[in-house]
Amino acid sequence: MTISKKSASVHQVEPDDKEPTSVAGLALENRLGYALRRAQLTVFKHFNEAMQAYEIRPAQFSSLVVIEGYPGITQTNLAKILDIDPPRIVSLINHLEERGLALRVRCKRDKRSHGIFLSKKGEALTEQLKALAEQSDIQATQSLSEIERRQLLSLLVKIYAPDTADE
Amino acid sequence: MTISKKSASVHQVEPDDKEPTSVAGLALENRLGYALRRAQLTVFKHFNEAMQAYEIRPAQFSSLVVIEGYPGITQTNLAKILDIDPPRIVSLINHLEERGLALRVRCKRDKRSHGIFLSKKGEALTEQLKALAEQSDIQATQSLSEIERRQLLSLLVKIYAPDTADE
DNA sequence: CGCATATAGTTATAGTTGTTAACTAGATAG
DNA sequence: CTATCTAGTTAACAACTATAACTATATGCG
Repeated sequence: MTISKKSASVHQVEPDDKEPTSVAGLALENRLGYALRRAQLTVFKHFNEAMQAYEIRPAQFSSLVVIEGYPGITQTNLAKILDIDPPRIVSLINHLEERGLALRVRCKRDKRSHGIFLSKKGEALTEQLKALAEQSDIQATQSLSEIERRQLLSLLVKIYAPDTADE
Repeated sequence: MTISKKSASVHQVEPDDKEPTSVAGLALENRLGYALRRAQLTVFKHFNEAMQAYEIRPAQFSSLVVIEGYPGITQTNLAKILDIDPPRIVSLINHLEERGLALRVRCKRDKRSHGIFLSKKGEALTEQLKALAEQSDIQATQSLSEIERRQLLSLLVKIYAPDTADE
């Protein structure tokens, strides 16, 4: 294997002279996937700190909000909406049920499926968490104006759900 | 545990009547963290498909690009730039080294550290992959105009690297 | 009816990733 | 020369992802 002299001359020849600390100037800076991942990690870090006291993880929060909006939703539909695999839903709902936040109700018409509902406790918590999550979003994006934040949101929706993005 | 009648009346009382398929209208639709994650998954899916033939994962691609830009960079600095933990870097570089794409060179001044360089083969591949990644970005964001794509990128950089975002 | 097929939920399993602690070799400060 | 620090590594473990297979129920059709 031969070391490339060409690339070696781009910035430095001896190892570790410049102590680079960012991807500024690299091709990576223009990659959407990279930027999305880094931004997501940043926002999630804030979110997790905010939710730490409640021991709620991102997927659990999403589930609570969807169940709140569609009480009685089946696990299959919840999986479809959140785009996660059915097996993940099982342990997710188990956990919420163990904590007394949600419960399964066997559906009379189709005894294979369960409707999922929030308990009073789950509903109260969800209300609290939604407010917390909004604050967390704002804290994580201090460098953005409210307008930019809305712009960003609308661009992201266009990517992951181009059909439902408002036209 | 009591089922909340209030939330149960928001959309439906019986399980699974409406077969909801999106988060439209829910609080989730306005959560940046959720939107970022979903958008990231969408873009990564395209990326992984594009890279499948080369068996390159996102973190490997990022590493290749950074090493190309900073030949001789130490593993510690690579870890800092990409914000991943040092132990992850080890297996990452091991893999690149096994495939003959990169190599460690023991630094003479500090024999603890290694400078990492691309091989000719690694450099050639990186050039190819950068072009592929750009195409993949565009494919994954068909619903965005070129201007929107640039807007998005700039907003994301402001979030994960507010210091380096152009002022 | 009775058979074949499909679906909801679950369980088990394995591969991947992320995190932490601890170890080794070499560097550095007093 | 000793104590402390740092780069890299290894190992252990939790978390997440993806897949396959199983159970119970439902549905379509001859």
